[in-house]
Amino acid sequence: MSLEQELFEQRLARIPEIEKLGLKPYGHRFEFSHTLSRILDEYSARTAEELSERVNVKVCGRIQTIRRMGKAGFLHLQQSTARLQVYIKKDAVPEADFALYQLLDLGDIIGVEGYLFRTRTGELSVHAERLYFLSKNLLGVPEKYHGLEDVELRYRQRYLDLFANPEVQKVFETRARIIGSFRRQLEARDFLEVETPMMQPLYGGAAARPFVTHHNTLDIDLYLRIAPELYLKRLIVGGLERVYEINRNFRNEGVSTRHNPEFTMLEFYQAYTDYKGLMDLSCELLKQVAIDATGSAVVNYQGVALDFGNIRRLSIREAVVEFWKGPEKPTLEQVKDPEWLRSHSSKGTPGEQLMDIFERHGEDQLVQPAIIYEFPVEVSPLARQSDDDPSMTDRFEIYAAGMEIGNAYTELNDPREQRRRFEMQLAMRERGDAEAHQMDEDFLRALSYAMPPTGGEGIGIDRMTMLLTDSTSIRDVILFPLLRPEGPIGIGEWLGK
RNA sequence: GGGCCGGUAGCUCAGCGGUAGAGCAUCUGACUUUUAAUCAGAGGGUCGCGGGUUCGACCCCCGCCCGGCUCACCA
Repeated sequence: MSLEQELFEQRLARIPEIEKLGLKPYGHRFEFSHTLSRILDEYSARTAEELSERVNVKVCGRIQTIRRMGKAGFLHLQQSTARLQVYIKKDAVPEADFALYQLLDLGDIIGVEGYLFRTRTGELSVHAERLYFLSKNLLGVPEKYHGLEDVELRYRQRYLDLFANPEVQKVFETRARIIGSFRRQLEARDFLEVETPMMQPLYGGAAARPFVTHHNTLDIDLYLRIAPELYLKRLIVGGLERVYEINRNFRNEGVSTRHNPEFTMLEFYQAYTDYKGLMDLSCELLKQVAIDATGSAVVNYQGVALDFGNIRRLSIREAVVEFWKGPEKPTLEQVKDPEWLRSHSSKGTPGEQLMDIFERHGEDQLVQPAIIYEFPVEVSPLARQSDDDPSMTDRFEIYAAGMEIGNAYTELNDPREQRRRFEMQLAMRERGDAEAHQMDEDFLRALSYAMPPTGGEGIGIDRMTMLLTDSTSIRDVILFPLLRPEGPIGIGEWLGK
């Protein structure tokens, strides 16, 4: 028998012991008077004398540590990220409660009723007068000093990660604040939150390979969406002039520290503005999100201070010139010259060549938050062409810490040009580009009813969360990142005995 | 998918071609203000899986599984 199973059975055997004390090992309501964090907030500053006026509390949580010393002892209760010490003395609690105390295991969930005091060493604690048993832990818990460090276990058993490493909870609290901040800011600007299909008969709105699924009754294949864009623009046609959606996209592509197959995007569309208007809006949104998430517009990321209150704007071509790696720094004129582009990239068209060069020479050096604008038309099938250069579009991306975190453009609303772009994409698909855009005739029909001039933008919530929580892997900001299945676990058999 | 690194007790980690180790956790005992509690004792391992080399493999070789980093693709 493995040690783990031995431990499991030892603990299972405590259940009848607990029942002998007249207690239920699982499941009933517990009316607490304070959360642990409220006690810490309100009483951490109180001295022992100030606590001599009795403060009654009834609290609950998971047992994080136990120190037994014969006829008395201590334990730490943990609730969310807060922890509070409890002192149990044989004379101060009913006999059955002290018997219960002697049966407790690390990880059990209990309630404690008593009063606050400070121990001889000065730690704020609850002097227990009653104990309540709330739920039994049957498994060994990670070591108290190091916590759970095995990355695989942390992702597979996130529940364990969350209570063994309470700072992980903070990451997800920050993530929720980030989403809340975007919502509040957009609502304040009269944007309407909407939900559009995640299962789509045609996929579009981005360059990516999709997941395919099947509806049995209709007997049709459906795609998990790669972006909500085409549906959100249909809503603009319909007169919902400011809409946004925060939800999952699914892309059937590689997994890395920056990519999870499902990830969360904010997309918003505003009629009667353009990409320049969105640049201003983006700067306002990002600055406030940083403040709401971290308390400051200047955020520490991997030892670098990223300033979301001061976002630079430069064109792709300017970025290539500025961040050129190598001796022969090009001029702006050269970067516009097709000859020069061809001699520095093996890609097919000038636009693709420029993007290729930018990705090699600019992207990873955009550490401070920056807006990079003017993207080639070939890589922007849904964006409006620039008036002064039809090979470029009115589009920008937002970069920080070398990562793309946002993408925005003046929406293409000319249905004839949109049709031409779809044809272009189909030709690319013919040439073997599996990520090229599909033709969407219903979308063309919607545009044919006239879509107002519109600016649209997408912001990657996971990547924003990485930046604002100082996380280097997207898996650290997704509660349950995709992993291969782990195989048989075997606990069902133990529980069945 | 390629390259590099890793998988040893429940957790965190040593180890090494010659009898599998430590700390925490667990169990027994002592202890009525401890705090990485302390003290005395005990139990606990398919060394990721499968082959091979060898008198002998946790260790060397091959294949596979799982994970991390990285490159490619992408956001």
